[in-house]
Amino acid sequence: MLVTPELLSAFPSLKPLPAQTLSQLAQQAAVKRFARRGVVLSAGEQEDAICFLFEGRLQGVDFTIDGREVGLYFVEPGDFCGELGMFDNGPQPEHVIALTAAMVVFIPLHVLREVTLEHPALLQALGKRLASRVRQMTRQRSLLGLPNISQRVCCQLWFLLAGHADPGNSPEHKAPGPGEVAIVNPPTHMEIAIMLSLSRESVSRVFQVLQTRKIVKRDGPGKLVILDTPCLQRLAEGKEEL
Amino acid sequence: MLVTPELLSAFPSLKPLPAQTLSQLAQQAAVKRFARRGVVLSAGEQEDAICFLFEGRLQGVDFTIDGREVGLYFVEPGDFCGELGMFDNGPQPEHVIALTAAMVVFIPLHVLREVTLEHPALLQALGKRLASRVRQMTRQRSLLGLPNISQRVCCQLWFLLAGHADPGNSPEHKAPGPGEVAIVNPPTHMEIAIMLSLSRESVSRVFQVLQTRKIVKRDGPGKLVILDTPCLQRLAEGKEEL
DNA sequence: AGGAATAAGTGATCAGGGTCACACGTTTGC
DNA sequence: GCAAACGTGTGACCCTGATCACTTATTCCT
Repeated sequence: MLVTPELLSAFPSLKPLPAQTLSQLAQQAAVKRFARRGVVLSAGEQEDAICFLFEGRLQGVDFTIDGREVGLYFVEPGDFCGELGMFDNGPQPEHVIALTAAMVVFIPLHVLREVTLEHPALLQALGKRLASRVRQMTRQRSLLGLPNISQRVCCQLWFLLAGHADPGNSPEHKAPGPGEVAIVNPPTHMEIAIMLSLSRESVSRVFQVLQTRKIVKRDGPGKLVILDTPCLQRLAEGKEEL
Repeated sequence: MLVTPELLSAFPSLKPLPAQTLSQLAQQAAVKRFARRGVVLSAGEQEDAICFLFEGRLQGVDFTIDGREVGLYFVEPGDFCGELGMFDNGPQPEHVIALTAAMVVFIPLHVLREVTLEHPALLQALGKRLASRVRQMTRQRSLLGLPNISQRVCCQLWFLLAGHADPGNSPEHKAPGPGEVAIVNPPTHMEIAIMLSLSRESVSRVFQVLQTRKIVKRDGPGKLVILDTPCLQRLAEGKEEL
């Protein structure tokens, strides 16, 4: 499928580039569609392109040496992944898989490198993304240190809610209705368990308590309503036991 | 204390810069000494400088919401920290403290920004550092997913040994004698425990087994000799139970 | 529409590892 | 030089959360 400059300008990090540069990029870019669970990037591979996500939802995952899956981060439309190679030519550290059917634009690294020579702003944008990755990983890391399971889960919910998960990203996560807030497309219990190194059952049980205590509520699939935000915060901060 | 261009050229990432630029940087740089346990950078602060470590050893640490310490990474002489602000002007995500008495050169962000305009290579170097941070954090993250404690510890030792901990950094960690390898200045049991979200006692017990099984050996303080590297690797990869 | 995969809820069991309580040697700092 | 702080070694206890084994919605195919 053909990539148009207009398509590329849908991406915030590319939008500032002049039209001419965009069409240059477009010529060398390729669109690829992935089914749910499709592998967009493989860990260990010397990837030669950055992936810009047009639609769908991706997740960076890793596997521990013993084969367990570990969720790392999400990629939402308009965002990109696989940018590490731009800086050190190293291999992709983690897998990126499609959580839903997805449409991804691949732009080869060498083309982008050329562009950064004339437009350092692009390099700056990539760096900014990296910085936000580091921030997010630091936060996520500190979550894993929490000794208390329910606190871990509540903290994770809190991050998802506050959009803490990736600043400047996923504004769709915030859907502040009149007084109440919601997480759209919340991760499944399994996905949360994986992110927090817990068992699916444990997450399920925590959610059970949260629901009976009217702190959160499911609103159909794809929407989790937070009824008592302050309480969730207190739980996340360990000021209150579940 | 005065900073000389010669001092700055001791840092690999600054060395490529022309002498004139270095003296410009030197004029605006400041040297600061820290005692053991001194706080070099504070989390949450809007730091306005990058810290280049001249001598000593630093560690990035975080604290979980409930106040437990979490070890993140080490900074060895010649390396730097606090580079996140260069990209997004955000606050420092984690504390950096001195593990030993240390001497640190502070170069203000705005000065470095000026320099990057003329020397994008510096930006590239900073980006490379960030990329390596992301890689290291990814690896460390995957460690935390390991359900087995001894495997976690062995994996961590393996990382420390292989210099995996930070590519291009800490060459001092590798001291490949004839046939046997050693980790110099190994983290204390407590520090390892903190890095792996374990209790100090558990780490101690794993080490006990490793020592009685002649896989590692202490050689005075500040040196841990790995006697059976292949075995350690097998343990780290879960191919063998402890 | 109907069967298959996927997600979620729940109880029983049990072992791994955290916590507490010490002892002991070695640095460090005054 | 001595006390305090630190790093380490070990046992006993017990609690939390993983695991297993199901059942019960949902959602997805075709």
